[in-house]
Amino acid sequence: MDEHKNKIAELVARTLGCASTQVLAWIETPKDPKLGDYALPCFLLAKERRRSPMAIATELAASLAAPARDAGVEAVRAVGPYVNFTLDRGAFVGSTLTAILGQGDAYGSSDVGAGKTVVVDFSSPNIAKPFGIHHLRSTVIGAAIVRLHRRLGYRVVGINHLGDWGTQFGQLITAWQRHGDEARLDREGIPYLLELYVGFNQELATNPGLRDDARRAFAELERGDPEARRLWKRFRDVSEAEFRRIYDLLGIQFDAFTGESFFEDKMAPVVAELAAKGLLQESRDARIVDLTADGLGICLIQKADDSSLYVTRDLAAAMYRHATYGFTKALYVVGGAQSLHFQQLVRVLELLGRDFAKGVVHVPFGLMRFKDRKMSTRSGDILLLEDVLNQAVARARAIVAEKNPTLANDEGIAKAIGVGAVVFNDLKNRRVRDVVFDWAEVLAFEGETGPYVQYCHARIASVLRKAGGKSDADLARADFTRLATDVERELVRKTAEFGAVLTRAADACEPSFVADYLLELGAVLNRFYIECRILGEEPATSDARLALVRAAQIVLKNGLAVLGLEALEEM
RNA sequence: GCGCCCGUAGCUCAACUGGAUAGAGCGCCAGCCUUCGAAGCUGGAUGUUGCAGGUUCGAGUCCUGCCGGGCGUACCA
Repeated sequence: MDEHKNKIAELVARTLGCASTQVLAWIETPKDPKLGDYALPCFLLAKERRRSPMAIATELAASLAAPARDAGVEAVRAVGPYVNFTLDRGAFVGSTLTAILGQGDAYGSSDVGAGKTVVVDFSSPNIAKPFGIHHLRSTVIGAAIVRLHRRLGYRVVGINHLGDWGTQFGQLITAWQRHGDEARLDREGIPYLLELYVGFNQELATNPGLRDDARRAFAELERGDPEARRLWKRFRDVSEAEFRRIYDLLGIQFDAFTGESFFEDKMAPVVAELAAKGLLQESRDARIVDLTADGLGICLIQKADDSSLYVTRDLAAAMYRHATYGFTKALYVVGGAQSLHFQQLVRVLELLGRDFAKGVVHVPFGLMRFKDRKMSTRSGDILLLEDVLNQAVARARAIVAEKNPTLANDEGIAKAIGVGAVVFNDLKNRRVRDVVFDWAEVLAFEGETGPYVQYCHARIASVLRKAGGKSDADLARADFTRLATDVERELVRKTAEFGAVLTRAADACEPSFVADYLLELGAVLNRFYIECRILGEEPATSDARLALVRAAQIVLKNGLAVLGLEALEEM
């Protein structure tokens, strides 16, 4: 696809006498596929040459006609102020489909990121708190961003920056010292920890002094008090077991599980450096960096009791990661509510003279809430991700049993569908949008959903099975001139866009571009079935169409893989 | 108060760096399974793109102001 675009840009540049890179930037895809495969709007040229864009388009089309034909362009037409290019059917269809069939799982990959390292900080749930549905966002968006960059050749380090340090542990330890029950912790795990945490916050209303107790407890923990450490370790172990279970269900791995506590002994040098460089100020008994001149307020580095804060740990973490991985980009997939924090983080790194600061990027996303209220761990008003996933799987199980009762491995399939529905639903909208949790939406398997895309894939698998297992190499030899209808052409064009979609999605850290694309591909595919029959046609036509749907299937599978959904053979 | 994000069909959302007639899904109505999977498809209705200015050949997209919602604004993360 891109090679065709390049070729056209060169052609136009030559007749125009300007740089082809500039022309390349002008070229776009017409809204209506009937208009052509590429379009060159002539408005900018019109301005430059002080002539009407229509006249320029007409003239350009005329002078391009002959050279274009030699370059595999079937038609060059001026339509109003646009010059539209229609690629030679055989050449375009052939090169696209053979590329897909030849590359298979690798189709859509590239090496633009070769030699560059990206670290992605994502998921990062808080220890001792349950994995709520609102954690889904960072987890699945981050995982998709990781896969996206890997496909583009970047070396990627996915990091789970577990929230295993901080004042909340002081609160938990305080609550434990008052009401702790060893046996219940063994038996119940995180829900019991949550109960303690919620209970603590309730008690706070009538006993405000507890807040200081909690701060003291955290300060003790940070000083290495053995009993505090032992409890902390206990809570962490209990939590991690549960998190692993959920990550397994989602099929997500991390390259590093270094939580905040990992940086416990790496913060002192940071504070020392801040002081040495004269950035640290004493204010209200605490240590701060004053960023008011930058419009970023006060950045609190150390509390009055000397204990650390979020930003202190993130400073140490950023430095450690740069030293360890030498990243070109460090992405933080964290809710938009923390954007001031990351602005402060970057600014302080700059003030410390770290030139990698410009590669530190916050990838924010909107928060998830209930229709009428916020989700709040503190009050216990949350939905467990595991419960939501289980509900979705249960529903998938029921539907599979109803629609396809003879299916083998129905449990594995139900899991893939249920989890896929939940994940896709979170990824299909642009990150920044707030999400109102809605059961009906999460449990939907029709329309713009994960199962819809999985269905498209399974349906192709079914056709291919009936065709009797032709290899991709066989299919690649089909006579592609048989693909003559508009839908077939549109389908080819759609599959050819995949690589560009991945690049755009990675650049913008926007997995929704991929989800959106898969839905569009599915829509074209379903229209194709209505208009074209695959099996039982003339053998040459049949083979060409098999090659086409097989190519579409490869793209669907690769796209689903980026999003973390399983491509199913049957469902 | 100040800062950031969002505002598009009844609902949930698209619209690539400003470009051709603002598109999908859900829901509603009417159709399509004796031919490759109906988790599907076809047709129908719904828009002052929050409001008002501005820039431009051209604005949902950029700028200014206002309105509405969300979030943040030093000892939480």
